[in-house]
Amino acid sequence: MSIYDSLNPQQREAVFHTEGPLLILAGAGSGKTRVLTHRIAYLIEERQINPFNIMAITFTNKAAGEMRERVDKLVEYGAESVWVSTFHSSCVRILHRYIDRIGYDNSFTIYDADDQKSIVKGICKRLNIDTKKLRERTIINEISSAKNELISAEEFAKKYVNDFTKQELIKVYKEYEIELQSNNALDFDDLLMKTVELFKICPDVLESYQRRFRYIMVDEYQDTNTAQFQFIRLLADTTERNLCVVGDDDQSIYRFRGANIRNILDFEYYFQDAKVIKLEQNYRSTQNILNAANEVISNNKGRKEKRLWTAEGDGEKIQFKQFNTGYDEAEYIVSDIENRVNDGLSEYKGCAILYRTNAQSRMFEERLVTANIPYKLVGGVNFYARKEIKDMLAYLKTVANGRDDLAVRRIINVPKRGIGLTTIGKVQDYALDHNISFFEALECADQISNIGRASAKIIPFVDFINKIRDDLSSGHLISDVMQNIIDDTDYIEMLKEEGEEEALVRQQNIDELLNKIIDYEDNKDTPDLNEFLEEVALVADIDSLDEDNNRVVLMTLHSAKGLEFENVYLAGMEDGLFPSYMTVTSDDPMELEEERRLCYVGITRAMKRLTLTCARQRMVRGETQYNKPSMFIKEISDNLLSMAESFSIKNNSEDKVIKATNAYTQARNAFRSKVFETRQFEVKKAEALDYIVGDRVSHIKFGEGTVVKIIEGGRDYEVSVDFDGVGIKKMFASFAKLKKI
DNA sequence: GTGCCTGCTCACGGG
DNA sequence: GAGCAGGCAC
Repeated sequence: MSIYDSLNPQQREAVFHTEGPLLILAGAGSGKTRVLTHRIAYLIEERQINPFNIMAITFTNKAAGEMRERVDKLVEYGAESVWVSTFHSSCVRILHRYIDRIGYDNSFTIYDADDQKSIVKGICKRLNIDTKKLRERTIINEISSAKNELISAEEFAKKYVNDFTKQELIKVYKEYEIELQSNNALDFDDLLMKTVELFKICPDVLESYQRRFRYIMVDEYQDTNTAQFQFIRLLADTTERNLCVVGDDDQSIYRFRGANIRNILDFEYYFQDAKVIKLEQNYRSTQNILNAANEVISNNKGRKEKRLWTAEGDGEKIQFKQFNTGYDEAEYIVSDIENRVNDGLSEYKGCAILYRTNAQSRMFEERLVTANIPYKLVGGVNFYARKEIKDMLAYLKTVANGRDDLAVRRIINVPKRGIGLTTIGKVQDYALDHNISFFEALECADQISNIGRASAKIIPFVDFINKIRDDLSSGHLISDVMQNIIDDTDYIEMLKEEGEEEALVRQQNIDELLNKIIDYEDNKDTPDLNEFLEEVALVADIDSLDEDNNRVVLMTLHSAKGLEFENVYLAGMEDGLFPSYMTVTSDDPMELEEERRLCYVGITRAMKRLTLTCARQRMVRGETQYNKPSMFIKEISDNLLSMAESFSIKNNSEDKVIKATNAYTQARNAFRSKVFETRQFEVKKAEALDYIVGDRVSHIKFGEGTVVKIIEGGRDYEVSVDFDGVGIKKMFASFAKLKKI
C-alpha cells in the first residue's frame, strides 16, 4: 500500500504527470494541496529528483507553511531543501542576493501602503499637484497597476505621451521611482517587477535559478498577475518546462490587485502541449452546498466548465434568513452559534462568519463580546501597520538602512526631541543640495547654515543611532537592541502621556513585537536585522490564523479563500453590499462576474452547514440603507434553501446596543490585543491563575463576583463566577481577564 | 515647536 | 462613522 493509493484517479494522474507543462483545474475542496504535496513526494521518492530542484510557490505565508508541514510528513528525507515560499518572499530572497546588479543596495527596505502614501504626498507637494483633484490613493493604484503589468516609469511616460489626463501621473511615477531608489526602498509590486527586471538584465542569474528550479509548482494560479506570470514563465523557460500550475478560474477574486484571469484561461495557449487535468470530486461539502455553488457560478460566462460533486450525501438544506436590521442579523448568528455549541452540535472553532467588507465585523464583535464567546478577527488594521509598531520598526530600519529617509523622518521627533518641521525641512534641503541621505545630513548638522540651536538637539539623536549600530555590529541581539531603544527613548513614557488605556494596548503590542523578535532569533543560527525586517514586511493578516484554537473566526470572503469550516455564515447577502454597489452600477460585466466568484468562494467554504443572511435595513457610513436580498440568493433554487420565518426582534435592539457600547469598547481592547497571535506566539493559557475558588474577582462587563469553580482544560482554564446581580457565568480565563480584588 | 479643534473626505477586497 | 490634514492659539 503506497501513499498514492488514497488518491482518486484524476489526482493520481496529476501526481504522476511530472514532465512538461501541466494545468490542474482544481475545483474548491477537490484536494489540490494533497495533490501538490503528493506530487512533491513522488518526485523525490519515486523519480529520485533532488529536493533542491523543486520549487513550490503560494500566495500567503500560511499556505506555504502548511505545504511545508505536509511535505515534511510525506517525505522521509530532504524535504527541507524544497523551496516552498510565497511569490513575495521568493523575490526578496533572490533580490537580497543580486539586486546590486541593478543599482540597489542588497540591504533594501520594503515600503508598505502607508509609506507609499507619505512618499506620494511629498512628491505632490513638491510638484504642486492638487491632491484634491488627483488623489494619492488613485496615484498609488495607478502606479501599482502599471508595475503589476511590468510597465516602468519610462514606458508609462511613452505609452501616455499624448494622454492629457495622465501627464501628472507620469511625473509622479517618475519622481516616485527616483525617491524609492535613493531611499534604497522597494514597494510590494517592485519585489516582483525588479526580480523580473533582474532576470532580463542578468541572464546568468536567471540561468542559475533555472538550473536550480527544474520542477516548479504554483498554487492559486488563477490569482497571478502579469508580473508573477512573467516571473514563473522566465524560470520555467528551459527545455524541460516542468511547470505545474494549480488553480480554479472560478475562484479568481483578485482582479483589483492586478490578477489576470487570462493567465489560467489561456495556459494551454502559452504552453501548447500542456496537459490539463480537472479535479471535480469534492471532499469538503455536502451535495446541497455544492449544488448551490454550481448554480450560482454557472451564471458566469467566461469560465471553464466544471461541476463539483461529492460521494457523500445531500446533507442539510441551506439556511436563508432575512432580518429587519444588521443588529438582528448579528444577534441571530451569534445566538445560533451559542445554541449549537451548547447543544453539542458545533464547536466554536468550526464556525466562521464571513462578510464582504471589513466594516461589517464590528457588529459581530459586539455581540460575541457580550455573549462571552471567544473569537478571532482576521484583517482590519494589520499588526505591523500600527503606529507604535511602525515607530519601533522605523528605529530598526534607521539602524539597518541609513538610506531609508522615510524611517528616519518618522522617528526623528518621536518621542519629542524638539526637532520640528522647520528644522527637518532645512536638513532635507541640505541633503538634497549635497546629494546625501537625510541621516547623513543629520550627521553633519553643525555644518548646516541657519539651523541654529537645533543642531544641539540633533547630535544626541545621531549619536544614539550610531551607538545602536555599534552594539549590533559588535554582536548584540536584535531583541536587546530593541529593548535599549524602548528604554533609552522613554517611548513607553510617551505613550502613557497620551492616555493610560490606549498606552496599555500599545505597550502590549510592543511586547508582542519583542516576542516576535526573540522568536525569530531562537529559530535562526545567524539572526540578521535586515532579514527580520524583510520577513516582517511580508506578513499578511491571514498568516496569524491558527485553526486549532477553539474560536469563532470572523473575516472577509477574500481572506477565507483556501479555508474550510463546518458551519459557515455568509452575512450581508444584499444587493448593494454583496454584490457591492460599485459592481452593480459598473458598465463592466466582468466586475459582477468577479463578485459572483467571490460568492462561490464563500459558499464552498462550508463543509456541513451554510447559513445565508441579509437585513432589510442597515446602517452604512452613518446612513440607513434599504437593501433587497442579494441577486446571488435568487440564483439558488428554492428546493436547496430552507426559509424559516425571519428572526423577529425580541426587544428594541438599538437601545441594547447603545448600552452595550461602553462595555464593548473596553472589552474589545482586551480581545483585540489577542488578535495578532501567531502560531509560535500564542498568549498561552496562564501557568497558574492568580485567583482560586472563593476569591472575589472583577470582570470588565459583569462587574464583581465570586469564583465558584475552576476547571483546568488543555488549552485554558474554564472559570465559573457568580457575579453580583448577574448570576453564574462560565468563561475562559485568558479571555475573561478576571482581576482579583 | 506643540497641541487641540474642526472640517473634510473617504468608505471593497490585500501581499 | 472615523481618521486625518490643516488651521489656529499658545
